[in-house]
Amino acid sequence: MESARIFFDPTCHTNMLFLGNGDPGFRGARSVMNMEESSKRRPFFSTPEELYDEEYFDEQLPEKKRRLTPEQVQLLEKSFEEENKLEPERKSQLAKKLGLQPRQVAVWFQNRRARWKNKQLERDYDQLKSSYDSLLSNYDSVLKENDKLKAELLTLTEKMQPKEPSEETDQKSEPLPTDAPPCLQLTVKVEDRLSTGSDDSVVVDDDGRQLLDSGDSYFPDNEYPDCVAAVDSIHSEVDDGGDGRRSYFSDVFAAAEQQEPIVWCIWS
DNA sequence: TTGTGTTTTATTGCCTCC
DNA sequence: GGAGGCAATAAAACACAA
Repeated sequence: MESARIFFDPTCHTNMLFLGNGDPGFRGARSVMNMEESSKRRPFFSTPEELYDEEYFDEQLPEKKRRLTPEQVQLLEKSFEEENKLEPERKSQLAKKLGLQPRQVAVWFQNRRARWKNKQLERDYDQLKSSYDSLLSNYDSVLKENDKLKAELLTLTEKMQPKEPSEETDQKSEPLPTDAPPCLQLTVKVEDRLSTGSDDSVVVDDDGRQLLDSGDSYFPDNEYPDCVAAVDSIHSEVDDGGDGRRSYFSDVFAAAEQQEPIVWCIWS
């Protein structure tokens, strides 16, 4: 058997009707009715019996919603800022203070949490999009730098070719001597590597460090287990902090020029 | 004034926890 | 099993352009 109760909302100066188990704040309350208009025309009901005796009970349907006053919202917002979850004691205190039903306070917090979550999702999306745009821009720079280096290497290689035509053919067919200068070996290696394959993708891991190839290393370590080198020295133009035109391979070239020991890998 | 989109209040159903 | 949380949704209230 369902019961009904009417209570006075002092903040809205309206009478509210709850149909339910007797507690307007209970979970199963099925309807809330604003009786502002009707209360002007008839006396205030205080008991379910009086209510059900009214022959015009049905006339006040459909029920209306009443918005909270700015003062109520302000206090609720302040409370939400302190703690977005509502323990029963605080709920009762707030309800009493605001002249609302505890259920209304609970509903307000629930809806407020949902709104906060949506905003948070929007913020997260904006942040991710910003990161993505930044990475994309960086990636484009890498591609341009790559093309530039390729052209540069090609020019340098051509300049290093012997001038006699007979020797030129010999150079093409024979591999470089093992005691060739490191800078020459490096030129060949880097050029070959730069021109292999069509996927110029740059992979970046969680830490923002650029990973080469699909794994953590650019080098095909299963084929050349002894030739795997860390690639931490590769920089992006963004985090470089330098002049912004630093080559990604500048560390390697510098090492070669200084005759520092480096790992040599020859691609076939 | 009216149509339409947005915000707010409230309900319902499902899930988890104690 | 009851209490409380959340997602989805309804519907009233509100804002605003045409």
